[in-house]
Amino acid sequence: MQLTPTSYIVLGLLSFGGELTPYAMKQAVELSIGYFWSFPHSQLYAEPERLAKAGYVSERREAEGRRRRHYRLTDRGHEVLRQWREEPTAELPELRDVSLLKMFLGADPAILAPVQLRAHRDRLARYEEIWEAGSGTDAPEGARRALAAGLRAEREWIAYWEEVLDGTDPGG
Amino acid sequence: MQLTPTSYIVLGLLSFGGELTPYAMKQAVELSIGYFWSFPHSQLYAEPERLAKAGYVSERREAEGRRRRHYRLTDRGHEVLRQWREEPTAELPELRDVSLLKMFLGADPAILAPVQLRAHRDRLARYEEIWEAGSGTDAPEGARRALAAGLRAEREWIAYWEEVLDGTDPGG
DNA sequence: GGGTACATGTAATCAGTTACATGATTTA
DNA sequence: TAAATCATGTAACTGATTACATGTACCC
Repeated sequence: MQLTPTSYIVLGLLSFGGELTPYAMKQAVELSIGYFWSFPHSQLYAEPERLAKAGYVSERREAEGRRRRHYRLTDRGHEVLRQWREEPTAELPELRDVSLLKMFLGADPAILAPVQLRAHRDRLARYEEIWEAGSGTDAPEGARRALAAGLRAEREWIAYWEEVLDGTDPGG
Repeated sequence: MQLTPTSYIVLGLLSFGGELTPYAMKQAVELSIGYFWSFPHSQLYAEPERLAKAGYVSERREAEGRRRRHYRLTDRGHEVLRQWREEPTAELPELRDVSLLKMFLGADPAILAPVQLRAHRDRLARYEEIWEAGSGTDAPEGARRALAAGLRAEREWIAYWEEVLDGTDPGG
């Protein structure tokens, strides 16, 4: 079995949470990872099952009522997670921006920019709220640093689309 | 049939190129779109086939030798491409950065940052070369603007990882 | 004339997405 | 108590990735 980023997200959440149901993972993702790496919640039902089959997590199913499944890291699971975390990667992210794609393929930037500006400004505002709310608390370092990257990225996109809009050469 | 970004990439390339083989598309992607939106070349064989079935492109196959397939936009193809290009989107890109994910899930930033810095600096250098090479030429506006976004993003990532590395609070 | 890189494609698999579905809880 | 929303999941599909495969041209 090939472990994907989704796999490590599940393993990582379990390393924090002890024992989690898919629904609990879904909530955790929505509040954090989902901002920079999203996927449908159905993955959080399928992926732990695969991981269980491969021995990286164990499953406990409620005998009554909802019969929810609870997952927990096995030793092997801890081990692969640790290894993955310790290994740096030279892999670079891609922009994968639909508006950029449209522009590349000939769309009029003056039509794209205002809509993108609006959306990026909204998201920036949300990130700033979260940042404020997390200040002074004991939120995990990693989460805070990831949010910082999000803040930077949003500010940068706003500056970019502003320049595209008013015709300044956005490169150089 | 649902048209995906990959579909529009094919349609868009054909709108520039007139008539193209999958291999020609592959080369075009590698030199441009691939920098910010990549996918395996096998898609460039599968996708035009789907588009042909749906009537957005026409196929002409060589009778002899390599029997290559050549694709060309139909009127319907032109039409959907035009509509997609004219419609702005509020959809926002995600960072989807593996290193960020590792950091979020507990990795040591001091281990991640140097490797990422190296990779981002290399890529920035390449983008700067391309930017220079394209200066003063009649390269399409859209491509140039997309490259500008790439330059900005690389510079931003470099600043980010530098700050993560020397312990400056990277947000705020 | 043997290797190596480019050119060109196909097949199989699977992760990820979309769509659907139902029970429980809150709210108006 | 009706309606909405949250909680919790399953099933089917398919786009995307991985792996494989062969032909052609160039170069040492």
